[in-house]
Amino acid sequence: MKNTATREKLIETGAELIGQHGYNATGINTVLKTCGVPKGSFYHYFSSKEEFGLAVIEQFSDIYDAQLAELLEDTSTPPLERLRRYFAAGREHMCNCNHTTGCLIGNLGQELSGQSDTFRDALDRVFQRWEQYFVGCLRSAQETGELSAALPAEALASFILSGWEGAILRAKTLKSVVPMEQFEAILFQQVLVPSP
Amino acid sequence: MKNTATREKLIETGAELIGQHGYNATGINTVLKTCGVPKGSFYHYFSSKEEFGLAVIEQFSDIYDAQLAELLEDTSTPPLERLRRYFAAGREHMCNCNHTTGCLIGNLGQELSGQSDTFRDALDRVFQRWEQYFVGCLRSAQETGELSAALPAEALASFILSGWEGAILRAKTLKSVVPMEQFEAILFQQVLVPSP
DNA sequence: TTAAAAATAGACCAGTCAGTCTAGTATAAG
DNA sequence: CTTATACTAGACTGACTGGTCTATTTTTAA
Repeated sequence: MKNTATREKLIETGAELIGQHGYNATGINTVLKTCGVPKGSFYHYFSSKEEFGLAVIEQFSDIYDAQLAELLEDTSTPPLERLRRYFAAGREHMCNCNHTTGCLIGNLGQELSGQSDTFRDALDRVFQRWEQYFVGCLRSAQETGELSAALPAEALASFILSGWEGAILRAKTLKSVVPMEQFEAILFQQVLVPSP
Repeated sequence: MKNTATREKLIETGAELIGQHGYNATGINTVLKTCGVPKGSFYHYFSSKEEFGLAVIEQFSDIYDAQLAELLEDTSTPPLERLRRYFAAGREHMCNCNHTTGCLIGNLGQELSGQSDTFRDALDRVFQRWEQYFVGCLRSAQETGELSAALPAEALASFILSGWEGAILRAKTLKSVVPMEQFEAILFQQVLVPSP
């Protein structure tokens, strides 16, 4: 029998604490105390803290991918409007966490990509998958004519992901979603525009 | 007499190690061993690791401000060309550090702004000063007519800083400056344009 | 020359870290 | 019922953490 409930509880608690305090600042003992799981169970499911961290990333990314698919592939909504909703959801999340957590993948990317190639690879794969969702949505926008086809969708997707992650960082240090709003405003006014 | 040489050596070594591995992952003992300073000296100059971290931020920001002033207020160069040079310098730095360090302030912003309000304030002040350099440069560009006056310079500066910091993050996880190049390309093609 | 202040030196401390180890319990298959 | 496996339980370990403490050396000022 596989009791995945305990494993999932560990990952869920880990995601929350790592999201709030980062990977290095989150001790295994803190995770265990928070969710009331003994250490023996932890090392039964994970061979090391690194493997645990990778599992947290993987689970987070799975959930997030599903949300991205639901928002950005919703064919009942015009493509650029889907993007607007994605940004709105991000701002809402930022407010809900009191501007502290931001984006787990972005946080870990900053903290760990210089520390461990294993983490860097895992995080980069997540980013690249996100970019593909943007690419799909932008291509749709180009097909409907909402968006000029002059700019390659891949380059735009990279631009949007970079800008959005940076805006989240600024929102964290400023404790305000204004940078996220400003990014969105200029993006839609100057970049995501139809052919002239 | 104030022997600032030892203090500066500590800060310099600290900036390097914290830039590479982050604040929490950099131990005081490692800093001391790296630059050959005994612990007694460290706590003679700094009352805690946090005060040390703040000193590292302050010194880094002073140096960086001087570089920004030199690049972005160089009146012998057209304003938008100054920005181009700033981006080029950033890319060069990113290559020199093998895509590991990136931006110290951005790194610490992600890692510490949820952990300590003191750090968050200090880092936010640095970011806001950087934005002011952009504002000045963009205003000059609007005066020369290189840049449309339709968009407020403050909003553009926030947009640029967010986007650039995000591009640095992506460059770190991707181990490539391509995201930085793509950000710059689209920025100059779509956003930093003259009046139509 | 001397006394105070600045700085160096590193042994040491309590607490925490990731990880190990042994023991016990629950569950399933034979 | 028996036995192997999955899982729980937490005491324990050695390394390392930020920080303290006392002693000594160097520098400055009187």
